[in-house]
Amino acid sequence: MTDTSSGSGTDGPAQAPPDLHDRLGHAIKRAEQALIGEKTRVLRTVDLTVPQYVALLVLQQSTTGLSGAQLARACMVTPQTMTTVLANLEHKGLITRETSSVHRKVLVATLTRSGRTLTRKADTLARAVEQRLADALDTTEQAQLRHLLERSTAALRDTDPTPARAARHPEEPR
Amino acid sequence: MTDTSSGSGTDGPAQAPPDLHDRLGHAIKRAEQALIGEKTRVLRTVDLTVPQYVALLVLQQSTTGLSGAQLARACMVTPQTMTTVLANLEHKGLITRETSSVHRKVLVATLTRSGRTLTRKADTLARAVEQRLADALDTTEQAQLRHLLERSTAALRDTDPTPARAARHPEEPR
DNA sequence: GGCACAGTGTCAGGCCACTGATATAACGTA
DNA sequence: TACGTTATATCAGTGGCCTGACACTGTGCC
Repeated sequence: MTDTSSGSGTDGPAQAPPDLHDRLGHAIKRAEQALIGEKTRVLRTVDLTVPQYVALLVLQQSTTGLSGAQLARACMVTPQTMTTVLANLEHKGLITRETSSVHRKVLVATLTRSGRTLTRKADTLARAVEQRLADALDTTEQAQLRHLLERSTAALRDTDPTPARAARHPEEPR
Repeated sequence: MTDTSSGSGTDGPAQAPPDLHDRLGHAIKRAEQALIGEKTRVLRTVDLTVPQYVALLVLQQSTTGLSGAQLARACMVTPQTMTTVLANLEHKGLITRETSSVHRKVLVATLTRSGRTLTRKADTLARAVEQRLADALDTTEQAQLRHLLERSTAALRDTDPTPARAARHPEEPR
């Protein structure tokens, strides 16, 4: 598979994979896919999906508990998506949700005892994957990669013709 | 709330939780998310999803048409996923599927006339997004980024304890 | 008081992606 | 011929993610 050494020696865009493998975005996609694939694989041993793990991790780093909307912003997904993730976590007994004392509409999620334990175990597994990535590059290269990725992200976001992005990620109520 | 009062003088985004934004994998994830988000946005103007566009693009680059399994491998998804994508494309009249002359079980997908037209239009839009990414980096940086990403991808894949990956992506029959 | 507005939570519908299981077609070999 | 293997296609189920729509709470403004 991936017959990258397609015939002619010129490194230019020959014609075998004319347009797909030479696009920079494709390299990003493959790296992300490899990363999420590995995390999915190791997290399956503790019966967690990646989004579930991320939500638990954010919750663990909060002392007071978080609302669904706050979690959605932290995990960079829509509130509707977070609703389903939280429903699955609650069904497993890893979190509880109680109405806020200041906001009768708001449901504050907090980790249960077993949720806290499982989160620590899952984080160990996920960190190991992240470590494999870090081990492949020295510190200079890591900084370089991070810098290039951040500039790429900014380039894709900044040419935003519609200022509607604020609506999708409203700021904290404060 | 986000005021973690992290008084440390680091100029980084102070509101970041201690363990999430400093992971290298998170930078990859955000770049991929920005990329796919932009592509999704521009492709919506031609009523296509990103996976649909990718399948069409691969099909366009093939002269003879491709089977569902071949498309699945090229797009790096499972055959089951490709089945649903192809069903949606066929329903829109962008492709046709006919039983292969050499393999009565195989359904060969080919672009229709309108499918070919729409693919060209969609590719123009998608290329523009990719171009914004390329414009943000000079050629040296592009090569650097690609190289670092490829090494990252390899690092995540190579420590594969089970040689079962071959089963998920069997080689071409040829 | 009445009313718009922002923030929150949820349902409905649709697409994508995976695992697991089933059915069929062609090819190999005994 | 019978059998197993390989490759294919598809169904069923789960989960995540999105858009669109709706309902409710709280605040501020008139």
